This record gives sequence, structure tokens and C-alpha cells, in this order.
Amino acid sequence: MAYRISSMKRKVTLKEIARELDVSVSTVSKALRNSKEISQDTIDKVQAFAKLYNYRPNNIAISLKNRRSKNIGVIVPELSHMFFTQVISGIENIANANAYNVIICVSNESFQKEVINMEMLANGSIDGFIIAISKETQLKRDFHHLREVINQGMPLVMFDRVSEEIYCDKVVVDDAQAAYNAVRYLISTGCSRIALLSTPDHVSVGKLRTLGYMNALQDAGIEFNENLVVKANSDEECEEGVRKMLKYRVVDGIFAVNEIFAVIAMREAQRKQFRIPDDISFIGFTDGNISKYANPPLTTVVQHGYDIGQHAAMKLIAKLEEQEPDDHFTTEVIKTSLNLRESTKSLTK
Amino acid sequence: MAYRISSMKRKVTLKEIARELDVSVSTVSKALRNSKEISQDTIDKVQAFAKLYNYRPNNIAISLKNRRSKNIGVIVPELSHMFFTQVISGIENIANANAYNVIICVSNESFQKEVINMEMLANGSIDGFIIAISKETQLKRDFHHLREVINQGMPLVMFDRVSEEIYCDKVVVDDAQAAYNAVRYLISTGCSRIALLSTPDHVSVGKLRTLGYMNALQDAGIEFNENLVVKANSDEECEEGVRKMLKYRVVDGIFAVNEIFAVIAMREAQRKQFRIPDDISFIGFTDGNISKYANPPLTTVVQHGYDIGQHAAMKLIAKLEEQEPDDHFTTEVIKTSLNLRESTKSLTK
DNA sequence: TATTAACACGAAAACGGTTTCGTAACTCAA
DNA sequence: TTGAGTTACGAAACCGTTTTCGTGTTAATA
Repeated sequence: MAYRISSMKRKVTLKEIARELDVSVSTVSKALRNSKEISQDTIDKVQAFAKLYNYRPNNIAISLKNRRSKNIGVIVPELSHMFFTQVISGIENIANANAYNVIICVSNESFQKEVINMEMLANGSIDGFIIAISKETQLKRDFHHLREVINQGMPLVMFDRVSEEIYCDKVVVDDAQAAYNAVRYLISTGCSRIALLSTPDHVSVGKLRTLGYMNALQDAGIEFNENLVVKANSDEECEEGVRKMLKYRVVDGIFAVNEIFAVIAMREAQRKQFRIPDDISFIGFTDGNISKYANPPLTTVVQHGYDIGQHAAMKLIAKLEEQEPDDHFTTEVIKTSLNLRESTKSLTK
Repeated sequence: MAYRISSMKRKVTLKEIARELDVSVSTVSKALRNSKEISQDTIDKVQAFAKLYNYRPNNIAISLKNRRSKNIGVIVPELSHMFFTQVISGIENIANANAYNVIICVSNESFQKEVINMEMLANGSIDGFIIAISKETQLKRDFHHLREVINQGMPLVMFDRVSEEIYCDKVVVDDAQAAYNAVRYLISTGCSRIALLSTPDHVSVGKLRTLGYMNALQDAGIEFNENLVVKANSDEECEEGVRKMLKYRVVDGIFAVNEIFAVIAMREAQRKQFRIPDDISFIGFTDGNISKYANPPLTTVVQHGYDIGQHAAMKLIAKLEEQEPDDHFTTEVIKTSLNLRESTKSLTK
């Protein structure tokens, strides 16, 4: 297809415009930026030519010159969780409004991939990081890669899964408080035998949500019963745990630390002919599609991922644009709320 | 915190290493790459120093020099669909294996954002595109941004939502065939009054899946009944349409062009006390979490997003690495399969 | 008419690398 | 002793920009 090849307008550079118009590269550059150093005649000529040939400055060259890329790197453990995609949307919103581009990388919950991704991005491709660390990283407690980029003077904002060991800006939800509120809500609708579906303790959010659960019980004068706690590593463990619990224990409310465990439990309850919410009420963490389209639709703790993303991006950009680096870091706590749907009863007057 | 600042090792460059070791920049560069032009002594000295100061070459500089970034740009309409995140995983898999980095951008189903994102990335940040165009772009049929990057000599691979107007490599699922198979399956399990839940016709995949539905009916000798078709733009329209249909028509099978419409329909059926799958069977397109965690779990058409991503990445990288650009483009059709779950009956012998 | 200021532009350095080419110093054989 | 061939390195160009500074030309002023 010689036609296509010959019709190809290869990307035009300043140098080519300069040669074609018989002026210097500097003149072209200035003319394009409407410098008052350049005569109106020349400006018009250059801009017309640039437009004709669809000139676009090369981002890479500009990044090199300015020593900043106007890119923000985002690293998330996975994309399949609605929460993370909401955070990404929030980040994009603020970033784009400030002329920043967002580069997303996925660690896949792997420490190794997290390190690789960070190293790849840290060498000039981005100006700062927004990251939620992987489960594996939380388990290993190895944060050298985070320390390294911070030491290089690159701003970093952590969200959701954070570490107190790292000194940087953070945006989190108050997991303990959110869980507390959810369980209190169950209690206020008349539940008293409330089960907890959780993950192993090394996942920071699992631990905190468990804490909130226990506090809520205590404040309501309900005794903690460890037979009503299921800790699961997988869907299957969760299903099995719930099955046994429903068989041997009386339960009238279930609080799950994520939406998947919640719908698994609902399914199990429905198999056993429990009515939802009349016999058992359910609340899950994370307001995603799974909850929204569950039957009945699941009441959830909404973490406002979009807001979290916005705040994280605002913090990062503030750090990026400040003149003299300051070493003052803050942790922002985003309030959660309950999205009441049909898996819970109404408040009893 | 003067301590932290003073402990900051700013990024070290070749020039600084050269100055420190009193050799030239070229020598340092060569030494780091084990050039045989350089004596072993010098190599050792330089590499030791580089390691000590944790030298990492600046990607931006290398990109500028090589005129290639080793980055692949991926543009998807949204991240909240499992299908797209699966595709992204597949792309990442192949890309990383070939030392390419993946930059993800989200068009949010907006033509405008799609154009902006493409222009942003096209100016040096990436070497090639993998894209599924937005609904709005499909509606407007305005593909100038795609044509532009192609004309600039940048390889582009389209997937899922493609356009015949654009001449490039493509990876698609055979939507019509997949729908055909799904509906034939419903028929083979004894369904004969099968409803279709679809989207407006301008969405290419909606049209094709509708076609497959009609062909399946025809081949089975079942007359097409337009009263059994619901075309919806939103969840609400879908719910309303299904409600009416179940009220006035006899239906024993429902095929939906996405998983959300399918679970909405299931919920509606359950409200009306239909048993699933005994009274009505359901199949949805897209094998995501919503289907997996529905109750009952939904039988779906699985599009093998991971495979699609892998193939798209392979095609793109092949184009990127070939010596002389060839203008031969292919369209690859990835086979779908059915993930049989509890929303459908078993095959009748 | 001589001096100065404004104007319009180009040369060159810089960002951080890679690579080509030139060359000083040394080794070795004739 | 001379010529050729190695060895080990540096200078410079280059990728595509931006920006500082210098300068020739013209216009305005004394």
C-alpha cells in the first residue's frame, strides 16, 4: 500500500519547521509561544505552518527539559475492586483539572510487581506516586521501595492500605469507626446476635474493621461471642464457615468486611430459607456493583472512593507545586456512610 | 526535619559520576554497559560507584534518545467492567514479558476524553495504542483521532468495540456467534419462549448480539416475537421493561447482552415468584463478578478478556518490533464459551 | 551626525543519556 | 628504529525542546 505510506505525515519537529521556513529553531519555538521577541509576521507564518502540519510538541523532550513529566503514577493492588476504580476516577478528576496525566499500574497484590512498577515509573516517568500497597507488602512489612522514592525527593501519597512506618501524606477511611457504625446500625434495627465475616489479621483493614465490630458490641452491652466470627482467606472458606455457623448458631445479623463475603453469606442464608432482612440482616463493606445488583440489594458501608482519590490527588499536587519542599505530612480521614438497601430492616422507633 | 533532608540522596546522573570519578561521561556510560572499549579497572570502579549511589538511568532521556518509550498506551471506556480489567491484565502480561510498560487511560465513555487522552499519549509518551472506543465515539462515528495517530505511523490495535472504517489490527469476540450459541443452549434445555434484553442499536456489540439471538431462533424454527424484546438505555428502563414483559407475556428463557441486565431480570422474576431456572432460565453476556456472585449464580457467555488482551498486545508488539513497517492488518476472533451455572437447566438428553 | 534604544532574530547551552569517531599512548614485529 | 595495530579513553553529535544572551539592523533622540 504505497499510497498509505506516502500519505503518512511523520511527526514534524521544530527543527523541520525551522528548516522549511528558513528561520532558526529558537525563533520557531518562540513564535509558537507568542513571544513578543518575534514579529507578528513571523509568528503568523510559523503558526500557520505548524497548524497545517499539525505540529505537537514532543512530551518526552519537554519532560526532559523541565525535569518534570506532569504525570502522576498510581499503583493499586487490583482493578477488579470497584473501590479502587472509584479512587482512580477521583484521582483522574483532580489530576486532569490540574493538567496532570495519570499512569495506572497494577501490582496484582504482589510485592514483586509493586517494586518493579515503582522502579519503572520512578526514573523520570512520573513526578509523584499515589499508592495502595499490596497484601503481600503488608505481610512482609518490607517498605524499602517506598522509602527509596521518598528519599529521592519524590512525593508519595498512600491511601486505604497504609503503613505507620512510612512518613508521608495519607488518605484513609476510618475503618474501625465505619465498622462500628454499621454494627450499631444493625443493633438499632433490633439485631443482637451479630456475626462477623472477616479476613486474616495481617490485612490492616480487616483488623480495624474487626475492632470496630467489637467496640460496637461492647458499647451496646452485647457480649462478644467468638463462635460468631468467621475468618476466611477465600470465598470457599467463607462459604463453609457461614454454612456451619448458620447450622449451629442463632444469628440475626451479619457484618462482612467486604461485599463478596456478604453476598456469599446471603446466598447461604437464602439456601437455608432464612428471610432477608426479617430473619437475618446483612451489611457489607465497599459499595460496589456486587452489592448494588445483589438480591436483595445489599446495605453497605460506602467508603467514598471517589473522594479519597480526589483528596489523595490534591495532596500530591500540592506537594508537587509548592516552591520549597516542606516536610509536613498529614493523614486525612474520609468519612464513610451507610447506603441503606434492602438487606437491612428499617430503624425501629 | 533537617535530618531527612540532609539524608536525601538526590538522583545521581552520569555527569555526576563522571565528575566524581574524574572520567568522561562517555566512559561512564560505556563502563556501565560493560563495553569492551573500557578497561576492567575502570568498569569495576564505575559500577561500584554507581551501585553505591543507586544510579538508575533516566527513562525520559533514554526515550528521547531512542525515540521510543517502551510504553504501550491502553484506552478503555471504563474500569468498572470486569471485562476491561481482564483485558488489561492480559495486555500487561504480554507487555511486561517483552519489557514494555502499560499506561492505562479511561475515556469514561466520552468522545472528548478519548481524544484528549490519545493526543496526550501520542506525543512521545507511548509507542503504540490498544483501544476499545467509547460509546459516544461509536455513536458519532468520528474517528479522526484514530486516523491521526495511524497516519503518524503509530501502530494501533482495536479490541471489542471496533470500526470497519479504520484499517488496523483488531481483536474481537464473535458477538453474533456467541449470542447464537447462548440462545441455542437455552433452546436445547427446553426453552422456547426466549426474551432478549438488549441495548440500542448504535452500540455495535448490542446489534451483533441481537443478530445472533435472531439467527438462533430462526435456525430452531422458533418465530421471532418482538414482544419478547426489551431495549434499554439504563437499569431503570431494563427493570421496567422486564416487569411489563413478565406481566403480560409467557417467558421461559431470557438472554441479556450484559450481566447487569441479566441480574436485574432475575431479581424481577424472583419478585414475581418465578423459580430459576425451572420456570425461567437466564444467560448473560460477560463473565464478571456480578454474575459469579448473583443468586443463583448466572450462566454467562465468557469472552476471555485475558486472552483478548494477550492477543492485542502480541499484535501490537509485533508491529512495534518489526524492521520494515508492513501494512498487513488482521482481525482476530477470540472464541467465546459458556460458563454454565445455576441460572440454566442441564441439557435435556 | 552621533548615540541610544527598541526590535527581531540566531547561537548556544541545557536536560540525561548513547554512540560514533578521533587520537594519544602503548605493544609488537620487521 | 620505524610502522602498524591495539587499547582506553574523550570530544562531539544527537534526540526535541526551552531559554538566556548576544548582535545586527532600524528607529528615535540629542
